[in-house]
Amino acid sequence: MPLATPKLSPGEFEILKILWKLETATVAEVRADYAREDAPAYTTIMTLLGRLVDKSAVRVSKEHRPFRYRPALQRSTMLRRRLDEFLKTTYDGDAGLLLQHLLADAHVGASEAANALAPFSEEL
Amino acid sequence: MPLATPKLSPGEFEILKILWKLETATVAEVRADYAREDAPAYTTIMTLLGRLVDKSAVRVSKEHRPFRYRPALQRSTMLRRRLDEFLKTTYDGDAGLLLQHLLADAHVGASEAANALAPFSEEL
DNA sequence: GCTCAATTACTACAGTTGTAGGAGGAAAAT
DNA sequence: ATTTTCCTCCTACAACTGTAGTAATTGAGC
Repeated sequence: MPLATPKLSPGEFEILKILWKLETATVAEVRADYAREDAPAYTTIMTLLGRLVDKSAVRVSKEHRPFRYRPALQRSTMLRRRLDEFLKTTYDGDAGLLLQHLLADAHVGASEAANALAPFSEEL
Repeated sequence: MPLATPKLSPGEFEILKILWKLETATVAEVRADYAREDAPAYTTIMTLLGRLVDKSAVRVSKEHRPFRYRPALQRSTMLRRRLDEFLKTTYDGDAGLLLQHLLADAHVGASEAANALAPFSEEL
């Protein structure tokens, strides 16, 4: 297989989220995006970025000096894969139950639900 | 706070799933529930069970000799908490997007969706 | 060219996780 | 009672994670 979903640690994923937001960034830029308080050390970010590159989740351009990092996958793609994984592992594939919980626990409001369901209206 | 959601590793969660299924079980029984092939060593299961107990996710009764283990939380409770966590970390709380992906990727069929949505029919 | 500040590379280290072996105690069979 | 077997306890260890320090390098300004 090409490259399944690189399995990322929470810390790595956090960095990737910032990269999606900034589209492309240097270590310093990633760091600056942390909520002022809890920003990890510069080198810590470097370490994580390095690991992300190793896992092919991020690509780096070394042409200019402060290297620039960018995500290797679209956010949507990654989210879907993670959802897939989550559904399989935690819910044993029972999407219906997940849906129930999602709606029942008011994570999603009625209007949001209706909106998301719109494309399916004919089927229902 | 009392005890948030004990953060479980994948391996630990796997064991817990078996316990929910069997309701209560000994190490040997847990082990027997694995698909014949990939059952971990007896002591490996013990280790995981021990860690689950440490994390208060499982309770053990040492009254009779082969100790009996049982989940400390209901499956539903745990699933909801994990969903919550997943939603927050991976989807940044955007339940609408999660819902979209769930429906769009055909994880849920139209009928299942309708079923889950039934309780909300008046709101929609 | 030399020096300094920014940036990167390498190293470290403790905690968690997956995996399991070996020692020792208890219960069952003889 | 003694042996055998089951079960539990303790220990181990490599890989992965979070976190970051130190060393080396490089581009910029003097």
